Formats: sequence, structure tokens, C-alpha cells
Amino acid sequence: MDHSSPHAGSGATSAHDATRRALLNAAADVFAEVGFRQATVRDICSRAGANVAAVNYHFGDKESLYGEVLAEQNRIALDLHPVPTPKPGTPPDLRLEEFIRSFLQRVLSEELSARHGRMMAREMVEPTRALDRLVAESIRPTSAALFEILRDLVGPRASNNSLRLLGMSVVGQILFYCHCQPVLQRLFPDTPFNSGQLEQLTRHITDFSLAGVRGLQAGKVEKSRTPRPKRSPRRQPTRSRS
Amino acid sequence: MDHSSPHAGSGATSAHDATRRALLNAAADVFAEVGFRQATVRDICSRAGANVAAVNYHFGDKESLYGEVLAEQNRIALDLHPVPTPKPGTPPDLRLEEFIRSFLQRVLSEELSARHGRMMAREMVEPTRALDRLVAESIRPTSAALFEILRDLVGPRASNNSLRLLGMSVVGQILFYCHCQPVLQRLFPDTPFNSGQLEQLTRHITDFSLAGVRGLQAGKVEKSRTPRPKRSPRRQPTRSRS
DNA sequence: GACAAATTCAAACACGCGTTTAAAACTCAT
DNA sequence: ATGAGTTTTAAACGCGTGTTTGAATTTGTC
Repeated sequence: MDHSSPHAGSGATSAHDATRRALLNAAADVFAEVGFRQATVRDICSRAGANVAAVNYHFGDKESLYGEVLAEQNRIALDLHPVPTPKPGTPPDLRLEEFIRSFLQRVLSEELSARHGRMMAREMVEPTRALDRLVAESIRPTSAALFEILRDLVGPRASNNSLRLLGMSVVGQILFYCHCQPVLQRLFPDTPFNSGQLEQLTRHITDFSLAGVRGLQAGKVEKSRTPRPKRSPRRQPTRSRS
Repeated sequence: MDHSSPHAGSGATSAHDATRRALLNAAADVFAEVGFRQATVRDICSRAGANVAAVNYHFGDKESLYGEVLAEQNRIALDLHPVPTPKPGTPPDLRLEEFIRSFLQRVLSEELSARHGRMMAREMVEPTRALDRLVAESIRPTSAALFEILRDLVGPRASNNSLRLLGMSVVGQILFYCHCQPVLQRLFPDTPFNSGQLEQLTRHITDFSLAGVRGLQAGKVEKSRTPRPKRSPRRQPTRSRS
């Protein structure tokens, strides 16, 4: 009586689930292009050359399909460009560079059709229920790796809070190219910011961030007592000088 | 026969368009909360205490209402926290700080319910036809103001390309807090990154960016001939070539 | 107060969506 | 070849959507 629910496990049961694969591929394209809510299972099935009912038969419903697509794209991206695990002794600035490069590759690289990056961007701006899993499985470990690098970079005396701020400054620079592509195309129509510029972007963000981190560190050390020694003596939005 | 289309001009024709205002307010909330496509005119009208047909009567259709809401929120945000126009002679580092502060205020300040910031974020990740107007009226001028500051900061010899990269590094740090709020809440549940931390964020991003800009500048001057002198002797992302 | 115009209202329309259904087609060990 | 189990199919269901409609109501002016 039980249909043994063909859409339960994720184990590749046998050979003839070509439809399943076609659906996952088509769905990845559609979800990356228009997002979860705007995507239609009719479009997905049509691109996969399958019947409208295929999604429900193979995955249960649209949301489960989305969850599997998100997880798979995440796995593929991390597989192709893993968060680096450098050999012990690698200086932190090199490790930061490799962290930034792999991050950019994951979200922008067009061998992945930037599917992972676009889906992540959407998931951040208007989350679905899949975000929690994404945070747990991908974002949190990545963030931990970055904090480790930053701690080595600024020393063990840095507060958690300032470490977080540094991390956001690095990640913000990276994600910008992933979140703001439509605006960038309109602002600078003749200057693409895509995977072709990946190496240039890596170098820029690395250099900028290293300089930023070291500059802040120097400022901290230089004047650790007074709250805000340099410029703008009193915090007053419209005001005088140093 | 012609209804003289009451939704043509935007001039406040008389007093009793209270419905119009209520719709604009409710719509701003709804669009900011769930985005254009996910918003329903039934929800908007219900919150405004109006009939379902009110949107079509007063604005023509949902998309036109969205356009007016976007433009109005943009106007309000710029009105409350304008892009600073400092008096001549203000040193560029101070001007950068004020630019960053006003930007953060526009996008995060909760006197605006962060409506402008959330709508902008959505518009960037999945644009509607309203984005072109937004770029022309708001984003491009803001971007121009930033480039002016940056050029004063790094000197006139900087290439347009490197200036752009610097600008993105600054803006990326700012927009991060606007784009990634849901992730931040999950990563650091006990540490809010909202308008309460605005001044701290302003200081951090300013200091980080100034250090980044100056660091890059120093690097450029120091070794202007060899393409990549410092660390990482050979650029090797795992794969070959350019 | 009367009248024309502007505005509101309940109801309905047309359509696209995710999902269900039951029959048909296919697969494959026996 | 057969028949049970699996997969595909066409059709339909139920619902929510933006929008339209035509009558009722309100408003402004004389």
C-alpha cells in the first residue's frame, strides 16, 4: 500500500532516475534566474522535458526540490572551490588571499554559471526556510575559517566584536559583486565585473583588506587609551576637523 | 467615457486624497517587507483601510504604485540624510566619513523603518523595471560623489579602474549590513547590527577604508614597476592561465 | 437642495499557480 | 509472454492573484 515514497531519500537508488537529474539541473537554472517564489514548476518541468507532475512525483513538492537544488549547488561549489585548508605555517596574509579567491570563485565563477552565488544572494535578501540549513552547513564554517585567519592576522588580543567587524568588511567587499550585478551593469556598462576579472578582484580585495586590517591595528596600538584619537574629536555628524 | 484617469499626474490635486496617502504608506510597508512580486494589492488595500479596487483607481496598476512608492521612499531618505556636500576645503578623510555615515543612515536608520534600504536591496538582487530610474536619480549621483572623494584621497593619477575598485570596496562594506541582515541574525543572534550600531559601523568602515586606500596607495608608489612584488610570488589559483 | 463629477464598494472575471488524480506506458524479473 | 511495480501522462482541481465592472455613495458647486 505504501508507495515507498520515491522522493524520500537522497541516495541514488538506481540508474533510470535521469528525470530526477534533468529536473535538478533545470531547477537550478530557473531558481538561480528568477528565485524560488517566482519560479514555476511548469517552467522547470518543461525545460527538463518532463511532465508537470514530475516535480511532485520525484521530490514531493516545489519547496523540497528547492532545498535539494540549493544543497547540491552548494556542494558542487564547495567541491570545485573549497574553503582552503592551508598547511600549517602558511602566513595569514597568504591564507587571506586564498580565502578571498576561493570565495569569489564560488560565487562568481561561471563554470558554475554563478548559480550558487545568485541563489545565495536571493536567500540572503529574502530568505526561505532553506536558509537555516545553508547557514549551518556552509556559511558558519566559512565564517569560522575567516575568523581564524583574521585572528592570526591581528593577534589574540583583538575583541570578538572588532574581529566581526573586520570579517564583515572582507565579506562585504566580496558579496558586493554578487549582490549588485544589475546595478553595476547599469553604472558601468562597458566594464564587466564577472568571472573574467576574478583574479584582479582577488588581488584588490586582498590588498585593500590587508591594508585595512593593519591600519586599524596600528591605530589601536598607537592610541589604546583615548576612545577616538584621530580626526573628528567629538562625534558630530556635520563638523570640523582634526 | 474617459474617466480622465485620476492616476495620471503626481500633483496633489486637493485635500481628500487621504486614501492615496494611506495606500502609499501601507504599500511602502508591504513592499519593504516582502518585495514587489510577493506583495498583494489585497494586503496593501486592507492595511490602508481601502477597497481592493483602490490601487487600480488611484495608481493605475500595482507596478505604478510600486514605482511611486520607491521614488517617494528614495526622496524621503535623501531628504532626511542627504549625500553630504561639504564646504570646500574639507579634508577628504572627513568627507569620506560623512559620506559613509549618511549612506548608512539612509539604508539602516529605523526612523525610516529601513524601508528604503530593504527596497533597494531587493531591487538590486532581483530588479524590476523601476531600477533604471533609481540608478539614474539616486545611485549614479551618489556614486559620483564617492568617486570625487576618493579621487581627492588618492590623487589625480589614479586610474578610473582602480578608483572603481576602491569605491566598490567602500560601498560593499556598507551594503553588506543591508543585504545580509537575515544571515547576520542567524550567525550572531546576540549581536544586533542595526541602526543602534550606526555610529560604530561608521567609524569602523571609515577607518578600515581609509587604511585600505592609503595602504594601496603606498603599495602603488613603493613598487610601481613590477606587477606583483609582494607575497605570493606566483599567482596560482589551482589552475593555470589567464 | 439639486446635480454632476469623483470616489468607494461588493462582486465577479480571467488567468496562472502548485498540486492531485487515475489511467496509460513502461520496466524487468520470472 | 506475463504481471506486479514503477514512472509518465493528460486532465482537472482549488486557490490566490491583479484587474474590471457597474452600481452605490460621497463630494463639491451652484
